[in-house]
Amino acid sequence: MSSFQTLPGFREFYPEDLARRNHIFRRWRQAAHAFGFAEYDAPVLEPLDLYKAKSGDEIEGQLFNFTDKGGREVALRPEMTPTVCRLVGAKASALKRPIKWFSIAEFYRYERAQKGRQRSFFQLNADIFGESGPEAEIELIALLIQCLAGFGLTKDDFYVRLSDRDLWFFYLEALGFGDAPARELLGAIDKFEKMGDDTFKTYGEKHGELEPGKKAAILGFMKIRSLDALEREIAGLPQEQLKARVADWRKVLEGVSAMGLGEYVSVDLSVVRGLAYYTGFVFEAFDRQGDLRALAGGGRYDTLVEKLGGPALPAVGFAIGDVTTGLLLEQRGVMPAFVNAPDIYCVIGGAPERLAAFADIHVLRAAGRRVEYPMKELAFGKQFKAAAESGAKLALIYGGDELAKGIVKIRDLTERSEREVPRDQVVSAVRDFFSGQ
RNA sequence: GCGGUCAUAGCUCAGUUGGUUAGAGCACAAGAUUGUGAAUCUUGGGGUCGCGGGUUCGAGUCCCGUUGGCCGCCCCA
Repeated sequence: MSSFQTLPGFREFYPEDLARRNHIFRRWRQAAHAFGFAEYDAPVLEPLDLYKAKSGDEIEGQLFNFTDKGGREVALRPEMTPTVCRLVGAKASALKRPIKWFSIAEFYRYERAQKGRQRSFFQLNADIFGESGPEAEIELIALLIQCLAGFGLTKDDFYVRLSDRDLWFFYLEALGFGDAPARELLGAIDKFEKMGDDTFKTYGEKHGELEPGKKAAILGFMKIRSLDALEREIAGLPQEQLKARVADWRKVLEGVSAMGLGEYVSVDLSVVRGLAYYTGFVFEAFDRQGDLRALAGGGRYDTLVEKLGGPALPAVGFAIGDVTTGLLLEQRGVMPAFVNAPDIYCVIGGAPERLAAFADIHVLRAAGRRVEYPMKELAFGKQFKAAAESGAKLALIYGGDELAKGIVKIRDLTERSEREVPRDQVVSAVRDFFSGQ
């Protein structure tokens, strides 16, 4: 056992693990491409201030940060959003709208690892810039669903909870709350699912006890699970803004329903999402059984590009992580078994036969066939066993008898049948075999 | 940062009130087997019992510490 251990929360990817990871990335990338998103990448190491500007000084405790040899305060990226805001902000005037971008990248957070959470993890980030209407939300929610449905998961496996910070602010305003108490309440609402009634304690200490009538109204608003119920709830309220928001809600829900995804999305105003830079719709994906952490999360952040030094540019985005997604795929049995099988295994007699085989092996490999052969001289019996175990479809047999006759035996390892072909026709015979598959 | 729990071969685990040189299955490798398939048999490599200290004539086993894994709390962009 090595005395050098991996750092806590970091994973090593042996071939089998990497095959699983690549499978996840491949499906994500397929989905993003199908939706017309362009892929980008950016530095892993960023100035520390980039994250402080977005999230405040207290973020430093959760970062892998240090001073580099040039005296710069730097951090391994904990998320993509500030970076992509900078990229887009710098070239905003030259980019065709809407800007639809995605990336698959590794992130680092200095937190205690637990189920579904590591210190290093991968995320797909997808964002739309330059579109202020709910059409962007429709596109991203549909993409998020496809990023999970692409594995064969269905509406019985996961769902997306949709909420709206603007709607909450307008509603709380209608109940008579000012801006600061409203923000405090959103924090409390976010934690209600976990903490229950205690979550309003801090609010009570800061802004005075919550009136029972208002509290009941807030709890009732959180329990709304349909657009109809939402419309009934706000019908008597005077705020025009509320009605405009509900019109946007109708657009989003009609849009995803028209795509056939209605059953994946549920109205759920108990979702608020932690940090305060979200400005409108927010959404999170969860497994239906509810025993995993969130699969994905996102929302609208219309002020962030400008806050980070760019032009005013509306934006919506989400991120989906590899750790929880992988757990869900394993749990539902939709993670394929990855067999690392060659197309062809060569059975080779001795030294002269090996050189003859090499000629064909390289031609086949150059044509893209995956070909393997034993590195050392092995008894024929062993070689046939190895050929069968390798998972190859074909075996090419280069024995002394065959070469003396100017032929090579091609064995179909599935059918267990053999035929002889002249040596100069091996490559075309192999091509014919695989084109017929 | 806090709490619970665990740590013996690559993997899954056994290991008696503390007692000889720490075991099994699987996996890996070699042979039986120099011309045809996942079998069988034989053999082999592989361990600082996570690490450090203590108690003891003697510690994988008991005690303390520490590191790491898992689970949870805080946090979750």
